[in-house]
Amino acid sequence: MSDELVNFFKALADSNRLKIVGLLAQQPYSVEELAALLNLKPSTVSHHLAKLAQVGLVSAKTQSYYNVYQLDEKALQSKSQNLFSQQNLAASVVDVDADAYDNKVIKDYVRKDGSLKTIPAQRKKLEAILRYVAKSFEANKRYSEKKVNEILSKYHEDTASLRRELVGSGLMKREGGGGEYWRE
Amino acid sequence: MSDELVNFFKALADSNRLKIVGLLAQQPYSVEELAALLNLKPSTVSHHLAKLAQVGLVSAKTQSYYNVYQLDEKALQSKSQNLFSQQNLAASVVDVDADAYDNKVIKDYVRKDGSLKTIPAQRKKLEAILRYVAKSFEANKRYSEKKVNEILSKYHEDTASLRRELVGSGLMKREGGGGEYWRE
DNA sequence: AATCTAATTTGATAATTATCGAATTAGATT
DNA sequence: AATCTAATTCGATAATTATCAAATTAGATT
Repeated sequence: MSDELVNFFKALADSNRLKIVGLLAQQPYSVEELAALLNLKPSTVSHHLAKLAQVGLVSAKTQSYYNVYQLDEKALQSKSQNLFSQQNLAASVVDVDADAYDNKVIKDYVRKDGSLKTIPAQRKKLEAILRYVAKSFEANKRYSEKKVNEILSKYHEDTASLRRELVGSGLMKREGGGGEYWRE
Repeated sequence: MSDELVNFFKALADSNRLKIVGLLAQQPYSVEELAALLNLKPSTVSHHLAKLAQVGLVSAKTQSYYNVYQLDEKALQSKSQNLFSQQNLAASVVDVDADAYDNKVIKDYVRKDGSLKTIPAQRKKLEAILRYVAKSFEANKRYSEKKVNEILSKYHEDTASLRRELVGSGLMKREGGGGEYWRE
């Protein structure tokens, strides 16, 4: 999971820190100067600068008494270029459970014995249930309509609806005239 | 002042909202689905989506029961392009008081009668004080060294140091051999 | 070496905000 | 028309974080 991206946005999600970036884009400043310009205490500015430094946007050089901070314009440009690249978008999603929605629907509609309380009326939920039901059919194996109904009857008495929706949703195929069904 | 930029960053400065953006980059989702995928309550997701919508990153279409949200990829790209443009950087700084630092230094070093407590040892503060002192000289008018000392004596007894620093910092000029000074 | 000075760190407080549950709303289905 | 359903809004709470004051640190000047 990419904390890096969130931290980058968090670093800039503060009005005073944005002002600091704007000021440092003009010229380097010491902590004390920034504090005076922003009407903040040096300790507060130090805290803000630490957050900006943490994501590599600014860095400090000591000059005599002062700690002079400067903007790393290269980092700023390069980071801003691919903020929303495929990589970053994909990375933000990497730890979400893709099956969470189906599992929730299954949990809501399936009894402990595996049968369905009802057949969902809502499209999205029906599809989740169909994906669940379809797992009872071995991939690429041919089933007679009678056998299909037998299997579906474990889930719900309205086997005709289930069968029709399975085919309609594309989860199962039916041979044109004959009564053969299969899952690909 | 540009709240817009801060709000944009704030909208993305949250791990769950970044995940929402990542998910919507793949396909549109309803609030309910997002809630299940992120393991959050619908009301929380609704709140997040409102923030994203506020900055124009997502929008909703109602489909039957559902409110299906989609990512506005155009807005995403266009906004991310000039996040750190000159305009935005300048805008973030527009309401900072450019004289605040000098004013603070002056407040620290100048007595109510206008005289200096001391001449600052620190470079940056000395320069602020010199800018303050230099205002006592009319621009482009010529002053004899004696007159310069007389004016500077209102600030500090060490008129020689003040005079030397004023010239050294470039705030005042001196004619080569003669004793004439002026401010440009 | 002794003294200054700016910066940082630490601890406390106030403000912001993410999250949830309950109540309400808007729309679709029956 | 009556009933469902998902979404939103509202109110409350917990978690985060911006800010400051005080104490400490690191470095430079004398």
